[in-house]
Amino acid sequence: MPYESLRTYINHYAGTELTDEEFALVMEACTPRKYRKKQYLLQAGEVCKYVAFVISGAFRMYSVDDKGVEHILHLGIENWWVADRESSLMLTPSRYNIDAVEDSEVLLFTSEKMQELIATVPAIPKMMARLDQRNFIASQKRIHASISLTAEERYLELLENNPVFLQRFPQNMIASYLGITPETLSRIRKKALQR
Amino acid sequence: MPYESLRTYINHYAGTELTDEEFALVMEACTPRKYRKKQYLLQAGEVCKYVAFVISGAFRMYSVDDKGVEHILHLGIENWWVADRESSLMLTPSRYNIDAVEDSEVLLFTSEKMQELIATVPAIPKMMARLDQRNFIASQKRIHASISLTAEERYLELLENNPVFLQRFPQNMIASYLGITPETLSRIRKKALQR
DNA sequence: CGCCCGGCTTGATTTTAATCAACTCCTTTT
DNA sequence: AAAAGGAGTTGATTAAAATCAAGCCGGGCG
Repeated sequence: MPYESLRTYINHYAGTELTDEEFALVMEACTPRKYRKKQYLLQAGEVCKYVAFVISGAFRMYSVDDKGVEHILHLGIENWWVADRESSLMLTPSRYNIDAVEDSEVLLFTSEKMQELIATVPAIPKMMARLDQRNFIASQKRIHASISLTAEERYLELLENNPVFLQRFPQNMIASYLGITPETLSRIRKKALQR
Repeated sequence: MPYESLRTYINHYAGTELTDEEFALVMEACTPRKYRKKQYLLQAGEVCKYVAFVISGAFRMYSVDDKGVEHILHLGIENWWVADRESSLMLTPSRYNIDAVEDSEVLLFTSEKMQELIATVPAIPKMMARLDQRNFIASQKRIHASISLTAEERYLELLENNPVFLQRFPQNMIASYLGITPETLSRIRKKALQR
């Protein structure tokens, strides 16, 4: 039952219970889809048309610089939302790619359907406000880390706050997410183990 | 008329016009206050009780590491909101200080009064949702810069996106905001001028 | 089954930015 | 008016992380 995890998720973040009628509206608003490993959900240059709720699997969102190096901005697994919100809000071409890191299942919402839900199902804006708060806090932490901590300290903070990521994503992606090279991360981990 | 700029601000971000009755509710909910240069609005260790709307002046929010070095997380001037949202949401002691960089005037809202306004004045949650979106985008840009750009590129991006800050805040604070030392910023600017 | 590729490690070297230190202007204080 | 402190610059040195390069698995594919 792929939709059940979304229902639980909404109830949790809205702090209320969806009625069956409301939940029916939510189900109608989205379409399930599968992504194979390495398949793109969004490619740089496109406008981001969907918000994806991850049922199973894992995604990353990243930019590619002029040297061809990838920089991972976000990672997402089950029960995460994945999208380039800037692009979908502003209707501008995205600078980012989003692709599946594992074979995955998602529920896709177009921006229009999402707007409809916000207007018709009270739990949805409640959930959104809650998610925005969480996101604000998480972003603030990440910015704080990036301006005040060393590479090693940032790794240890990730180990502390998001150990799941370390299990789910290969090390070179973790390095990219932390803003360091794979070599540096490898050395940091070696050092950390020696204690 | 200090309150007028807030009214304009709310109308702008909510995309609607406050009635005089609604605006009266907003005015009742806050108290005006002045801060002298260097005066604290929040000190690390306290729970953040107020959200401040800046009428005039400038503020910074920063942490101090174990070596005594300050790291500036946010800068704010007229028509910016200033607070440690993490602390005020979670009711946890803040890790940050907020102080006035210039003599300033603000309107202070307690979290409770703000909650009341959200419930009673429809424009307020609209404004908040809009601000959260903008904030999301701004945070994403800053994180992107911090993991994929060099110190010089980050400076140039700030020059591009927030030239106001460069005029309003001393160079050492700009450096701290960018996550570099004042010496490095000085050298970057010298290099940039030579073209 | 063997081959090949991608992910990880390790070492040597270079680059970037931090650190330490001295000096110059200003502005503020007394 | 003199003194003191703060902000910015510049130079020399050190430290951190990137880059370049080589080699080592281990899993997937032909």
